[in-house]
Amino acid sequence: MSRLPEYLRALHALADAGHETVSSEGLASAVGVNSAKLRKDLSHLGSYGTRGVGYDVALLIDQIESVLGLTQCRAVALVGVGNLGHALAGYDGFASRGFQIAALLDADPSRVGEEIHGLVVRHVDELPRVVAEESISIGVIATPAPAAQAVADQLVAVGVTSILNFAPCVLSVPDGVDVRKVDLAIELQILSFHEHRKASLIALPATGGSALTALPGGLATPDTQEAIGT
Amino acid sequence: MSRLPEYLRALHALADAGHETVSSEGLASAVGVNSAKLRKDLSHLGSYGTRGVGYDVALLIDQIESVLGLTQCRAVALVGVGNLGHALAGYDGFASRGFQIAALLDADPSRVGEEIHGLVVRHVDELPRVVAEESISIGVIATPAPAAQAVADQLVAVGVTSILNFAPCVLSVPDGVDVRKVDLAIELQILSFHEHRKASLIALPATGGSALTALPGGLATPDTQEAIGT
DNA sequence: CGCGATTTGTGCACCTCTTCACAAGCGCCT
DNA sequence: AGGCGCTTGTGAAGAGGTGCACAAATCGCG
Ligand SMILES: NC(=O)c1ccc[n+]([C@@H]2O[C@H](COP(=O)([O-])OP(=O)(O)OC[C@H]3O[C@@H](n4cnc5c(N)ncnc54)[C@H](O)[C@@H]3O)[C@@H](O)[C@H]2O)c1
Ligand SMILES: NC(=O)c1ccc[n+]([C@@H]2O[C@H](COP(=O)([O-])OP(=O)(O)OC[C@H]3O[C@@H](n4cnc5c(N)ncnc54)[C@H](O)[C@@H]3O)[C@@H](O)[C@H]2O)c1
Repeated sequence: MSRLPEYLRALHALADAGHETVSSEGLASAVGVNSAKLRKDLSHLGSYGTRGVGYDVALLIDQIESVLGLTQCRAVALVGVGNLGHALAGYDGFASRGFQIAALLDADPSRVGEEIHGLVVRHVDELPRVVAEESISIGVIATPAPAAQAVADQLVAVGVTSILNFAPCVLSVPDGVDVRKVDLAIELQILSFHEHRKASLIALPATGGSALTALPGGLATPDTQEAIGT
Repeated sequence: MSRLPEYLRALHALADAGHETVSSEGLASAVGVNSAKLRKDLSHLGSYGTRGVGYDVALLIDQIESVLGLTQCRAVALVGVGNLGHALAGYDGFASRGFQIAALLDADPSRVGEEIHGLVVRHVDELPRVVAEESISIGVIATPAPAAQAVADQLVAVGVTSILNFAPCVLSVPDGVDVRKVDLAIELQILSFHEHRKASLIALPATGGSALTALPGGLATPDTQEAIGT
């Protein structure tokens, strides 16, 4: 499940706070999910809880990290060291969660050779050698959208089977390759939609607004952290 | 639906390419979804397609933008102008999709006054005035995690009801306030999970691996762009 | 040693979302 | 004008996720 990383983060926070065990209720409220859902999720990994007590925080962390394959530190290659790439290269939140940015690549010759946070930017044509040398397991694309598909093809060609894409476009990759995308404009548009809906509901409480704002069940937008009330 | 922004992006691309109409099949393949799903989504906005022909691209763009509340350009306030904040402030992909970064705010006095892409960084204490002056409708949090909750509270206090959070933590906000979060480490961990699973399946094709790697139905992780094969 | 309080693990019902399949509608060609 | 092919819109079936409610299990305490 895609919720495991969130549980993991909450568990680390609890461990730092000194807790040895957590109840499903406690962990669930920390993550913001239903406790039954959390128990069902955890039960899929095996029975690592103790009835009457709760879950051992340290043990659960180990188990989840084992499931997620975080027992080994994974090396990621970042392609496209522009505006966003610089920020990502300097982000310390990766290393602390089991990921190491092992290579920076760019196509712009004027950027190649630049040193960023201890890493030297290399040319994207060196991808085959870099992937082999650093045993890269994940590729991150932070190039402009028109270049993203070509970069993805290059990554796939050298054996990378997991890609995180920041460019606002859909990538087509062969079966067996996993792509996740992060599109900030989409996030903002979803917020805009809810904002628009809230405004309509206030403005037209009687009429109910247009067909668009009165969609069935209130238009569930998953992944949202907190649903809007009423 | 949270898919509308993706349709919108594909439609803009089609419009730029000179297409006047699209079939549900064509648009669906461009976005990477089932055509029946797309038709059902669009039918919820009303009947804007012509049988035997398809959908009018320009009309559909207008309709979706209207639903998403993008007819007006929305002003967003960015709080936390650090590593990530700088990248976001310089991102031109917001303006082109109906959003204008109208204010930059930070708590660090040494950052206040700095000019970034034509905007001057102001102190976070000026939030009430800034929100009123610029009629902010969305707040973006790019501060370290420990400060995120306080910033969220401040945003809510001055009437912001939509928040995009980049800090790796859960925010608690009152009902009626919408929070979406972007956590890159979670994205990487989900990729790591699939990577781990692929490796296990190759290494242990007979035994089927541990209970973790053999979860029912193959552990759906929604939001993924392309499922892994077999 | 037994009992009650507490918490996990799970069967079950519900509900949403997805996908198939097809009738209805539209335009084009003859 | 009529038929034919193509595409939309939608009913129905299927799948999957969610939450309730409760039995099973464990600990602490008398
Ligand atoms: N800046 C942001 O905050 C932000 C936010 C969300 C999404 N994005 C997206 O992330 C991507 C990058 O944004 P940015 O602001 O960093 O752009 P940018 O123009 O600043 O940087 C792009 C970099 O990619 C490099 N590049 C171009 N083609 C390449 C290729 N074929 N191979 C390797 N490198 C190549 C360029 O040399 C440049 O250094 C864009 O798709 C953008 O839409 C950016
Ligand atoms: N840098 C990245 O690529 C990246 C990627 C993913 C997530 N994030 C997350 O985004 C957040 C910011 O990351 P960063 O690398 O930009 O950190 P940073 O330390 O470079 O910047 C944080 C900024 O927030 C400001 N700030 C601190 N407290 C504040 C407050 N109470 N009010 C207003 N401003 C305040 C600081 O002055 C600083 O300028 C972090 O939570 C980080 O985990 C960053």
